[in-house]
Amino acid sequence: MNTAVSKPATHPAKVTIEVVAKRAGVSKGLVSFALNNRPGVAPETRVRILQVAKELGWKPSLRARSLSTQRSYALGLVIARNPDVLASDPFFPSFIAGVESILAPEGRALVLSVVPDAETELKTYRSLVADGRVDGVFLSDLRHGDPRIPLLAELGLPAVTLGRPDGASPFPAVTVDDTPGVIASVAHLATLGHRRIAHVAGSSTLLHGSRRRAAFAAAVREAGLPEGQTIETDFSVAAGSDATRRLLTQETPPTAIVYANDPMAIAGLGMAHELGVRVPDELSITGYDDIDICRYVYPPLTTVSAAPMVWGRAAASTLLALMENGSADDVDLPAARLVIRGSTAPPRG
Amino acid sequence: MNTAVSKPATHPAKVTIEVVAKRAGVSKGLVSFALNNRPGVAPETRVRILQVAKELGWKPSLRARSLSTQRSYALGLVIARNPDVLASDPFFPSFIAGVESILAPEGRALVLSVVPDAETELKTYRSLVADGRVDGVFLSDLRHGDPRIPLLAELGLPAVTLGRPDGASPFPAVTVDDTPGVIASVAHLATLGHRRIAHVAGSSTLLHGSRRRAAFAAAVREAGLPEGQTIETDFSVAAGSDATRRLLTQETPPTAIVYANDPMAIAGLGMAHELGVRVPDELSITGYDDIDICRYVYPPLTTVSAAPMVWGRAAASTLLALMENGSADDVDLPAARLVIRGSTAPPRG
DNA sequence: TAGCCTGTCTAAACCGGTTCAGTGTGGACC
DNA sequence: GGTCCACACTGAACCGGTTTAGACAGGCTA
Repeated sequence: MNTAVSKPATHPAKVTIEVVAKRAGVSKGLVSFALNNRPGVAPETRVRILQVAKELGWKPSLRARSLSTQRSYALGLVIARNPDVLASDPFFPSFIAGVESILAPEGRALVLSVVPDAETELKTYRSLVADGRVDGVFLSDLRHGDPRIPLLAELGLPAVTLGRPDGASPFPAVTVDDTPGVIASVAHLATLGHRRIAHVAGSSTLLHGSRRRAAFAAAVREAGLPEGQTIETDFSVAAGSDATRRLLTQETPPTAIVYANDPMAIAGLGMAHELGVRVPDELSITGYDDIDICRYVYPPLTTVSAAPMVWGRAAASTLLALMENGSADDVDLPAARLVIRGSTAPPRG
Repeated sequence: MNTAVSKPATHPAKVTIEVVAKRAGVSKGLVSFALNNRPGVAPETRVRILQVAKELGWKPSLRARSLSTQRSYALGLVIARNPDVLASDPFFPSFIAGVESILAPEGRALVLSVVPDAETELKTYRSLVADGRVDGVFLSDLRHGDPRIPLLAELGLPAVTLGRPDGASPFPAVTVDDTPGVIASVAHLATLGHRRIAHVAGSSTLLHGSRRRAAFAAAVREAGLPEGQTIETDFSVAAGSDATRRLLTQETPPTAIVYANDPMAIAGLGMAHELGVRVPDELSITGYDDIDICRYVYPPLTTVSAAPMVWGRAAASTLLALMENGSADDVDLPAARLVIRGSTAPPRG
């Protein structure tokens, strides 16, 4: 008996490179060549193959291609943060939106990992590589002597650092210099007449945390002011609030506070209100990031505007270029700049 | 600086299933069986194979496995939002942290896409499926008659909806009911003595936007109050601020405003300050989400606490169960509950 | 006319797993 | 002692691409 098995009519038989080749009357290999714009295919044959491929609606299987090329066509981002801090930080959503705007048209995907601590973070990089999930990664939140750099170098995984690391690095850096913004904040306050300016800093294990802190100290010296009081935090709003209370309940409190990020500045604003300290009359406040909400608190926040989406785009482009060419140049984006709003004013007589 | 990636100097000969098989003196197939806990392997053989695999440090290649099993061992999340709104919304970072806490131990990855509009969103789902990037997806920000549901059903991609969709859906829903929180907000305000309560709603094209709005209307009726004024927004802080101005500059402004999310409520707080309307003395305010910063603005915000991390965990578990068993039950998480803080008080006599 | 490229194309190996038909062995049963 | 079966295991096909060695035709040179 001849068994005529009827296919389940629903699925129109998967189109593979084999099918395209047969239909175009050539071999698999040639279809592959034509698709990848490789030399050695007669022009009219190439056209015919691509025409057939189009007719059949063939898209090469990413999985099969991955296996033979040993690449995944995806990039990775690992974020090691306390979920609370992460949630109030608007940097990553914007950064990711920027990254996506570059990756999507290239047919690449972004693999995201959010991990609780630095140890898990290293493990995550290891397994991303071991599983071949990604062809390259973004390195954010650089730390002093960042262990991720040697690790990735050892693993041979292309990477781009967000900002310049403090040690040697084989990877291109895409940088938004945050120093000028902090310096401008202090200069702005000094010009207004403030002499006791304090700083609520981020974590000094993070490079940008300590860099902003150093910039603050330098700017205060530069302005010929007495050394500014600095309190280190973990970037969380809770810590920002606490630090503000400590600063304002001293005998001679500062007349201005420079915060290392906007959420802490907003929390500081709240604490000032609570303590009956009027902003900006009795206390001037500056933030960092220029998140959307800064414009709408009262008084609107003077802050430093970075451009995380642009940063994301530049980082993605650089990483793709690195993977394509084996090398890529560092990119220096326009420095973050001060945006003056209502939360800063001359100190009260 | 121009940086090139240097490959790791030592290539310790890649360990494949072939190598393990040879070393253990069995065939590839048997190694595969042993690894996947399939029956038909003698107990001591299984032990020996696993032992050898461990010695050699063999990890099966995800890529090869993907090709033969036609699965990617990754899940997808597509977020269609204006980057500004996304940045100020703390939901996703927390949600993702929750999702990751389930996926990571399972060796699954999360593929994230951030797209600008609903049209691109559908295309993105199509290409995630076409490329076989993911085995399942999370559906957030449900809309009325959401086109993603039939699309994904047609594509045969497993999915989990965050909340119950309004139409028929073949997918399990993981829900945090937001209605009780809104009702509790209104009831709380009514109990305090407010009679003119307004609502700054989110986009009514989003299911949760219109559901919160309906809950608000119902609660106002329930409390025997005159119909509350409602202004629809796009969830952005700018819109929240504008809406607040419109409400407060009327002849008889409301004495309380219920906001559909926290960022808008905080912007509303700012606007009230700007207009010289004291909170909570002259105006009570409630938010929704209980983001970290609520506690630290002044006055601290009365809001509704959802638990996005828990939600993420539940959604991830459900999606994995769905993929494993072919079906999964709906999950109803504890309803979001009202957290009373300083931004609500009896209306000024 | 032979010899040698050059350009086009094919066949087959390869990536590294999974899966399935089938082989061989030993014990239970009759 | 022969039959049957369960179990353990092998070999090869398969997933769907990429890549390489080599076949073949035609034009050019010597």
